[in-house]
Amino acid sequence: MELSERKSKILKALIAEYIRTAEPVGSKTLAAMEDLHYSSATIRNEMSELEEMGYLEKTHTSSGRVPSHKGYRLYVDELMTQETDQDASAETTALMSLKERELDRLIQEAGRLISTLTNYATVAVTPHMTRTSIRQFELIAVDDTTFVIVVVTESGQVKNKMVHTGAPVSKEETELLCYVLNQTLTALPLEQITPERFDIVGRAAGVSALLAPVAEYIAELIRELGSQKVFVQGGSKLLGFPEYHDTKKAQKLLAYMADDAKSLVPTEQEIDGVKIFIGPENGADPMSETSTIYAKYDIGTIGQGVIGIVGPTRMDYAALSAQLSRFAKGLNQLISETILDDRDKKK
Amino acid sequence: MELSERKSKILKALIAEYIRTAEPVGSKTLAAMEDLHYSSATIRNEMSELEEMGYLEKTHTSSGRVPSHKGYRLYVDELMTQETDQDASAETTALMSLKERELDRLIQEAGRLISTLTNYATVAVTPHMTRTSIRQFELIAVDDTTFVIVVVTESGQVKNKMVHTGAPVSKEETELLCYVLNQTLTALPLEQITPERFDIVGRAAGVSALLAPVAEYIAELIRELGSQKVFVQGGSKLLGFPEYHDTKKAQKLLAYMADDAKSLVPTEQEIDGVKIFIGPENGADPMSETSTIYAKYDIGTIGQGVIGIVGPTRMDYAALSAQLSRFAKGLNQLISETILDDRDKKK
DNA sequence: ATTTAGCACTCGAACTCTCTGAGTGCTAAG
DNA sequence: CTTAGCACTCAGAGAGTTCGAGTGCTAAAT
Repeated sequence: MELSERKSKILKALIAEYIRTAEPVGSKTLAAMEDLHYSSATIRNEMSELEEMGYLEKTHTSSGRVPSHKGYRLYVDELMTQETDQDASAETTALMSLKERELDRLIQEAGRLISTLTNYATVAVTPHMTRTSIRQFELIAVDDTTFVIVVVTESGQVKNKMVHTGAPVSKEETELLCYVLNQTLTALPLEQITPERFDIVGRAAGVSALLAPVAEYIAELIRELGSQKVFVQGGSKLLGFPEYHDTKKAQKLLAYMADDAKSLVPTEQEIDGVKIFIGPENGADPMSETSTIYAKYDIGTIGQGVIGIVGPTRMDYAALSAQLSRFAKGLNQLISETILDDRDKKK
Repeated sequence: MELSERKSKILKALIAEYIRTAEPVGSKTLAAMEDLHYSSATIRNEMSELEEMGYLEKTHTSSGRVPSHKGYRLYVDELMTQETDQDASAETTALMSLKERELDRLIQEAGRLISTLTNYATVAVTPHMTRTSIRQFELIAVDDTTFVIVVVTESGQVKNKMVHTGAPVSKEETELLCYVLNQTLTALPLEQITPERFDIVGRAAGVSALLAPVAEYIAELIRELGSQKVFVQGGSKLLGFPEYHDTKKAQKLLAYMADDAKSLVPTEQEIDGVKIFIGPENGADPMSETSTIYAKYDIGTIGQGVIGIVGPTRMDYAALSAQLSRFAKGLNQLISETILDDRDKKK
């Protein structure tokens, strides 16, 4: 059922006011507003109906009203004035400071940045990299039992590890193994790099003492590329909001964010543009009084990550979602400039 | 002036009790204790003198006493019963889960671990690596304008970066540059790798398009090796203590720890075994009601890092310092086994 | 000379009581 | 349908009270 225009107006004004003050809003306050030229009594009647419909709640029998989760949902979906997506000046200037970093660190720093920018807590998830493949292997001999394995991925990440072999490995063996690895495993989707493939490698290159550690590392690497890391930043910011003055609640929330951040963040498929979760929509119990705003960012065409803001349900959804979306766009650009290879860049 | 034996006993019992309960301790409570067979009146007199000497404080005119910072200091220095350094079972089992990681991550995870183990917040600092040098360079061509620089340090860390050159670089140029780099810059103390050295490299290898990005990266790398990273873990744990139920104080502390962790941690030279800082001894104002316990860990003979526990001044110094010291020892061993090259291992 | 018992005194914490005022719901007039 | 008016509700602030843990002092006991 659609709301009358007046009801919408009242609801919108009430939510905006509550977001500003964190105090229950009464009929008089609303009646005094610019756009609402009705008496407090009229507004009371409307509010009473809005409450029946489930958009508002009372904290106790005789006090102003507070938006319910359903009310916030409606506000976010239909009522709130979308801020125009311009003036990204603050964000872009800030983003400049992120230049020249490894992907994981970059994402972590980006989270920290948006946290200081918005004064909310943030979660940042590194991208799911399943669609990438390995571009190149290199084996570097440090001494005859110490080697560094270097793997360059199609997504432009370089990973390495130092390994020790039980027995010395000759230069020829090393080079052969490296050649075979490059021949057999590059340009393959990661899920096709299985133990069986390594049997093939072993047959082609001869089973040197290097093969086992290399296979082990590559398996670990694939696991790492497939898994996503979550960084939480600015948790202490939440303590500044009156809704978290109850230390117990705050602790539960912060502990949850620190330990189970992974289950909190939606997968990138769930997000289209900017996605907002209000209170219980976040799923977990410690988050039931908390809202989150998520946006996606791209790693070229290979993968996508998620970055989000966490705060009380009373948050400035309009401003924050606009800000986050701008930020994510800036991040996209930054990544394509600094991390990715030229091939993925648009000329 | 020395304290009488009875005074010591009383002070020690009071502090232990206060650590347990977080409530001011009165004379009756102490009189009821096993070792203190004096009447409450006697104990009151003694307490009154201890207060005059500055070891105790009253929260208000008529309430039990609370240890002052000076009191804690005395407790830590002389009174507390050192826990025996055995039964490292919990720690060592836990440490097993850390195997096989890059140094930075390992330290970070170690911090997280000791935080869950102790239920306090922790700070962990990666080691100062000035005494290391570069063992080997490698330049890997991905395509004719894309290269990966790999640097292996004497301390067993492998660092890399992908760079793009403006102009194509031939295979011969690349190999020559790599050779010259290995000839001129390896085994040198890091501070001797200056821009002037790179002029020499340039003259020997010819100024290819690769030289500039390589020089830039190496400069960055040296900066990175010289600088220390600080990881804070388990900040939310602090909210569980009654002394941080005041959200404002808690927020200040957490924000300080998140942002200025670096200035908080003492340098490794200041620490000998385990070092305890009580309240204002930490320097910073937000930390004036907080105590910290630090221990050192070694990266072979090359460098040392610091790991520490952060909590209210009322913390179980005896148990925690023993636990931390055990943990640091375990960490030493783990590092020598997994990160370092065999050369640094003791056979 | 200590130690202890006894007692008056202090003062925060907790509890009750009251008052206030913002806000509501209802009714009746506009 | 809107609005003015009014009785009603109830959380929160403030004042007053009680309670009890704890102190400091004094005088008796050891």
